[in-house]
Amino acid sequence: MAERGGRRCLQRPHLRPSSEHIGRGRIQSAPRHGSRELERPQAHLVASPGLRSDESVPGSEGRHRPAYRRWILLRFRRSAAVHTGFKVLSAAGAYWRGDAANPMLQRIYATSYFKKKDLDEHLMRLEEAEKRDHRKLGKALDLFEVHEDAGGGLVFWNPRGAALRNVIEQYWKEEHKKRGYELIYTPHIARAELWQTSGHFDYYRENMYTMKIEGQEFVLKPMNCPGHILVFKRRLYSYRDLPVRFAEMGTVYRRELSGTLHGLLRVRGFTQDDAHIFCTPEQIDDEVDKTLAFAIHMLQTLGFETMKIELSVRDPKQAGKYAGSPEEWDMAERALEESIRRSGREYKKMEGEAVFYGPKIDIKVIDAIGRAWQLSTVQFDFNLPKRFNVTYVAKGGERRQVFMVHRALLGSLERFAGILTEHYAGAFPSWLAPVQCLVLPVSDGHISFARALLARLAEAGIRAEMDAREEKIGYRIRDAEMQKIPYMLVVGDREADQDSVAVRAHGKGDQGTKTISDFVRELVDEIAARRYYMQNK
RNA sequence: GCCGACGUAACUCAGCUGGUAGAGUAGCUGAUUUGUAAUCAGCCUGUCCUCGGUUCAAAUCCGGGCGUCGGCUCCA
Repeated sequence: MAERGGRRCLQRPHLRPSSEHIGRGRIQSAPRHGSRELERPQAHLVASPGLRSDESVPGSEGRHRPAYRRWILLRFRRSAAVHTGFKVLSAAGAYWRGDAANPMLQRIYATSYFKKKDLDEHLMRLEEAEKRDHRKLGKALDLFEVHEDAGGGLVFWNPRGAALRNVIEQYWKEEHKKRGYELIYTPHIARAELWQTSGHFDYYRENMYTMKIEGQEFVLKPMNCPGHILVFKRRLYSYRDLPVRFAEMGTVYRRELSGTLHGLLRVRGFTQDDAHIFCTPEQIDDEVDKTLAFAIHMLQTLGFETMKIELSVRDPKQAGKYAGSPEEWDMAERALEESIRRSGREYKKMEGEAVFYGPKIDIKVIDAIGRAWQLSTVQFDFNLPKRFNVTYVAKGGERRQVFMVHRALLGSLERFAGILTEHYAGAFPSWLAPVQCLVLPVSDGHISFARALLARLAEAGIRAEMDAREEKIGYRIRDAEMQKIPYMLVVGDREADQDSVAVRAHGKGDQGTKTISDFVRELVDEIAARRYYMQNK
């Protein structure tokens, strides 16, 4: 068996919309896939005119192959003959046959449809995706950014982005405590020995930041698992104590290739909403059920209605490459599959897609414009418990190895915030919005009333601000609309007289006047219920 | 990391084939006291990413670096 060490504790979830979906300006290659959530282009064209027509394709020495370029022209002619809507989208380098060892060709991305109208629709979708780009919105709404001075892939959360993150973290912690998780913190650096034990130091080294201090080597953690294992091993647990569930918003650092960095979606430092469950074999069914239900609940609350579930299992043809015994794998795969069945949800079984240390369930959500993003992952690990000798005392008094499950629900906070921003196009539901209410005094004379209102809102736990600039109300409303603040409260003479507010909801316009106490009560309810204020937008 | 494009004011961007820079927004000042998506006027802002080369002269041309973007690869 090829020992590969703890190559990945918790795999990074998918970073971009999966290839079959239409991403931002990203049209995938040939129409290999069937129809998906979105209407598909009638044909996609990928041409790589990197070679002259009299050259043969690299790597094909000895076998005569038609010139690549000719192939393209053929394909082009065939498709252009029947398609009226045709547009070249972009050009980029691509490795021949997708292998970095091969030479790079130029690839031209284009798309075409039978009807011009369909092409226009498709282009509109691309435009819509661009408008939602979290990098643009992140800047426009002052949420987060990446500073050139600090380096690529390192995220700065500005006050408003931090407010959003805070809400998510608070909610997350609350839910975890409710479900029997214990919250822990583990350090960001640790001695290289720890990572040698876990196997990462040998097999994941090129992705780790290391440093030497007083002759000792340290590693900036690329994962949280070894830390959680140390916490578990600080004492002896009996089977009566299990399951033990440790959760941590664990910030990790990984050396990703510079060319792969992408806004918040692919970064070098990120915070996983990580947890590890240590349990007995008898408990795995229950634990998987709970974890799956937990993940689905949290994703739905955060606004993702539809999701796809994937179950990754062993490749039966390569039984030797896996850590853990066949019996353990049988038990884990069965537990995962039956748990999904019990949930009544559809799933796709991916044979051979399991990582070497254990089978897993991945959950992808579909966002507001139909793109799929992988968020949650639930993975068994048969490798680390062995390497660290993680055991508990069983009924008969003997030591037995624990079953260990890694899981992340949101993946990483950075990436999740990016996806959430795109999903809501920056118009977050009131419970998540960094600023929930903006108070707008009609003129200077109403500022003191507005201040008192602000105080009442703050007292009710509402994140509210005031815009008392000497600008016309229309100007300030426009500003607030562009900032996508859920509620704007206009206060002038009428409101001051009646202790009321004129409510305007983002994207919905004037909602009429309410007494302050009614408004506060309704908004507090809405926030507590984590309701969308814009269900169908 | 690889292929390609790009890097100009706080932001978004213009600046053709070389003659040391401009618009809108933001900011500041003044006037306006405003009732549901932009009130008016004035003012300020630059290592044109960086280092080097070509040239009488470089934001502009060439090369190295850094960064960003689109892909590839990676994440699997």
